[in-house]
Order: sequence, then C-alpha cells, then structure tokens
Amino acid sequence: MAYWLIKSEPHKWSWDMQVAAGKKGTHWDGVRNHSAKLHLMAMELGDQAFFYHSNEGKEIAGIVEVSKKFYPDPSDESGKFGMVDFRAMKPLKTPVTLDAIKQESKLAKMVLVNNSRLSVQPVSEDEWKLICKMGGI
DNA sequence: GCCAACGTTGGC
DNA sequence: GCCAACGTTGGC
Repeated sequence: MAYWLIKSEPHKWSWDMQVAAGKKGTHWDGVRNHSAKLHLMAMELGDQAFFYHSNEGKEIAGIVEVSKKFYPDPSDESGKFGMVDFRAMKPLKTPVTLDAIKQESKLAKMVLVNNSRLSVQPVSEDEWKLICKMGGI
C-alpha cells in the first residue's frame, strides 16, 4: 500500500465535486508532467491519496482511493500520458492547511513544501499517519 | 545536445 | 497581481 498526494484547483475540480462523483469516482486526466506521470504509473488499486486544494484553500480536504490503474488519457493526442481513476473515501474532520504542514517540523521534507509545483506526489507512511492525526481521523 | 527564452504553476 | 521555480521548446 502506497500513499500519495494529488492537487487540484478547487474552482476547476474541488473535493465537493469529487464526493458528488460518488463511488465510481472520476478520472484524473490532464497530467502533462513526466514526474507526475511516473507517480501515476506507480499507483496500485486501493492506494490512497490526499486530495489537496491548491491556490484557494491550500489545504488537504480529504482522502481518495485509486479505483482504476493507469491507462491512456484520450485527451492526450501524443499518447504519452495517461491517468488513473480516484473515488472519494472520506473527508478530513479538520482540513490540514499548508500553513499547518509547514509548522510541523516532521513534515518539512514533504514534496508539497519543497516542490510545490508537482501535481502528483508520493507521501511517506509516517507523513500519512501524522496528517491523518492532524486532520482528526 | 546545449542553453536561452518562454509559458505555467502556485504561494504570497 | 506579482514573481520565483520549474518544465518545455526551439535555435544553434
């Protein structure tokens, strides 16, 4: 079981919309970055990911689960990139903000802090557990 | 194959 | 709205 963090701008695709998509979830398309793509390809069914709101909110709103493994993205005419499907699992009771993450020294190594532009990132098990605790679950 | 120029992302 | 960081593009 691996853990991840995926980012979305809330006015484009928010946590609420992810929840509304229900059990079948939604495909995470539009990734056009090779590091992000490598992470997508490494994801297994059932892997969990934090759903992070960039720009507005700047907080982790909830947890999603991989419901379909990496497959080609039809919106990419070059055929190089792909996507996975995610479905909403549960919200954090208290959203964990970027501020809170920065103030926690144990999370200083998170990719979110050091490479804020990467849209799909790995999260270590320790980081995962700590953020879950901070989020009240 | 190098590197400058440009575009995009995302925090502030 | 600004700008730093990063990725990509394109001329050489």
